[in-house]
Formats: sequence, C-alpha cells, structure tokens
Amino acid sequence: MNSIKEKLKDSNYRITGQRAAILEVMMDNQGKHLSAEEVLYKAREKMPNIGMATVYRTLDKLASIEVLYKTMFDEGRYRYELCDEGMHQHHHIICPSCGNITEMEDDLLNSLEQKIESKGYEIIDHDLKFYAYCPECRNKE
Amino acid sequence: MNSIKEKLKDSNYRITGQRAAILEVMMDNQGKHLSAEEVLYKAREKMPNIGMATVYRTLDKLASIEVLYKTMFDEGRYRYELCDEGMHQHHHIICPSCGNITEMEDDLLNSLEQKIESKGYEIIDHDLKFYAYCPECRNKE
DNA sequence: AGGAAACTGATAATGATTATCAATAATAGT
DNA sequence: ACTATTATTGATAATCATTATCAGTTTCCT
Ligand SMILES: [Mn+2]
Ligand SMILES: [Mn+2]
Ligand SMILES: [Zn+2]
Ligand SMILES: [Zn+2]
Repeated sequence: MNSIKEKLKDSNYRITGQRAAILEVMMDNQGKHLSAEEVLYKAREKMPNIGMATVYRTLDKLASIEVLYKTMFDEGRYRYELCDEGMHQHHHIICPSCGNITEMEDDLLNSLEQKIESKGYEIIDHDLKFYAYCPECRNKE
Repeated sequence: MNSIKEKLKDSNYRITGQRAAILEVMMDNQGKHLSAEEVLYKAREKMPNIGMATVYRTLDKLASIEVLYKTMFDEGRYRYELCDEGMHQHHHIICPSCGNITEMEDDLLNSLEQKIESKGYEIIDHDLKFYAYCPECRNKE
C-alpha cells in the first residue's frame, strides 16, 4: 500500500479520498474480478457521493501504473483486480458453461517467451485464458 | 469451404448470398484481423445492400460453429479471422507502441494444459496474447 | 409449387465507456 | 497557516459498438 502511494506520486497523481476508497475496495476483494459498476457500489459504502466517472478514471489510472489488471472476460465489459507483485499476470480458466473463473499460479510460458525474445521482441506482459469445462459442470453431463 | 457449408447445414443455418459474401471476404483476407465494420465495407463490394446487422449476425454465427475466431485486442471492439483447421487458436503478439499484431504458430502450452486437465477440466480452447515491443519499435529508441 | 422456418435490412434501443465543464480539493512554496 | 497552481471531482451529455425489433423476403424440404 505504501509502494502504491509512491507509484501514484511518481506519476503526479494526487491521493484523494475517492482513490483511497477505490483502492480499499480492491484490497478488500483480492482474488475477485470486479466490474467498474461493482467497484462503484462498494466504494459508495465508504464514500456515498462518489461518481461513476471517477471510478472509471481511477481504475484506468491504477491500471496504467500497474497497480491493477484490466481484463475482458468476453462479456463486453472490463474487470479489474489487484496486480501480483512483481510478476506477469496469472492465467485464467473460464468455464463456458457456468462462467466461473479459476486462477492458475504457474507461469510456464518460458519456452514461448524465449522464442519470442529470440526474434527481437521485448515482452512486457501476457494474457492467457483457457476455456474449459470445470469439474462440476462435467459431472452434470 | 465445403466443410464450412456442411457445418452451416448441420446447425440449421441457411446458405444465403449475404453469408457467402461474408465468407468470401474472410477467405480473401486470411491472416488479417477484421472488425465488423471492415467486413461490412468489403462485403458491400460484392453485395451493395448488405446491412450492418446481417454482418454482426453472420460473424457471430460463424464464430459459434468454429469457422471464425472472435478476439478482442484491447481496443473495445471485436475482430474476426478464419479459424485454423483442427487446432486451437494461434497466439498473438501485440506491440503496445505501433499496434502491430504478429502471429505465433507454435502452440507449446502442453505442460500447462496437462496440469489443468489433471485437475478435472476439459479444455475447449485458449487465447494467449503477448504484449511486447516489436523489433522495429525497439530500434527507434 | 407450397409453406414452415430462417433470414434480411432499416431502425431504434441498449449499455459500457469517455468527454465536457464548472466547482472543489490537494499539493508546493511562502 | 495562506495562496497559487494544478489536478480532481460529480453531473451530465455524448460516443460508439453491439443487440433487439419487426415487417417483408428468401431458402429449402417435400
Ligand atoms: Mn485473476
Ligand atoms: Mn490471428
Ligand atoms: Zn463450470
Ligand atoms: Zn511496434
């Protein structure tokens, strides 16, 4: 949280009550993937007058300084979650039947990344989604 | 193209002039990632009265029977391309500086997929994007 | 050919995100 | 603490991609 405030200051971003509230929401919900609307409602519990535009602006700013990931899980809206400290984004497994999202902590993309870097690219991050029926949904068949 | 028509019939989809035109556009542009709007304009060269709604409907139908991939490259709109026959979607490398998209033919996700399947999932497909500065953009620094 | 069912284009509606702008609040320097 | 500068805010309107509606048309099976 301290390093987050430093990141904000480094980018000339001021620390306002609204931003603190949104950060709190994201930290209270680690592991979840929240939409902007969900963040708005949760933030209003701490700060009733916060507006939608501020939520969007803040989420985007926090994503731009790598405090949050901003991911689209194929439903036409972005979802946000706290970044993993110091590593690339973890992978997601999405069940096309029930919609549940599971996380995968292992990276295991080294051979692919080596191949890409050997062609002269400089990798910043990656985004890997698996579409897979989850064990529960498979049992229902 | 024959197997595509069979896939359409199997799903009770009729083969109309509009759909043929859209399929032609996608085949004329293999390797490209077209937005619905781009498909509309190219399809109108073959069939001037085709409407936007038909393009959206057709692209979605073709994606649902695995003739097309529908992918969002973080610009707020979907893009479509012909599927690779009989294999999972290839990977994409996106340059955050110039926006160019490169393809990667190697799959190389076996160890990850094994791990997921050993937990009881049934993998349908995956979607892997690398964000990486391309060789050209790196030279400009 | 005949008829059920699928399809079409024009248009309106939706829904997420972004832009605008006047009022307010956070910081840096005194 | 006071002030000037500059960033930020909330309300609102605007944008833009995608979907829904619906009456008229086309496909395709028998
Ligand atoms: Mn996650
Ligand atoms: Mn591709
Ligand atoms: Zn499931
Ligand atoms: Zn580039």
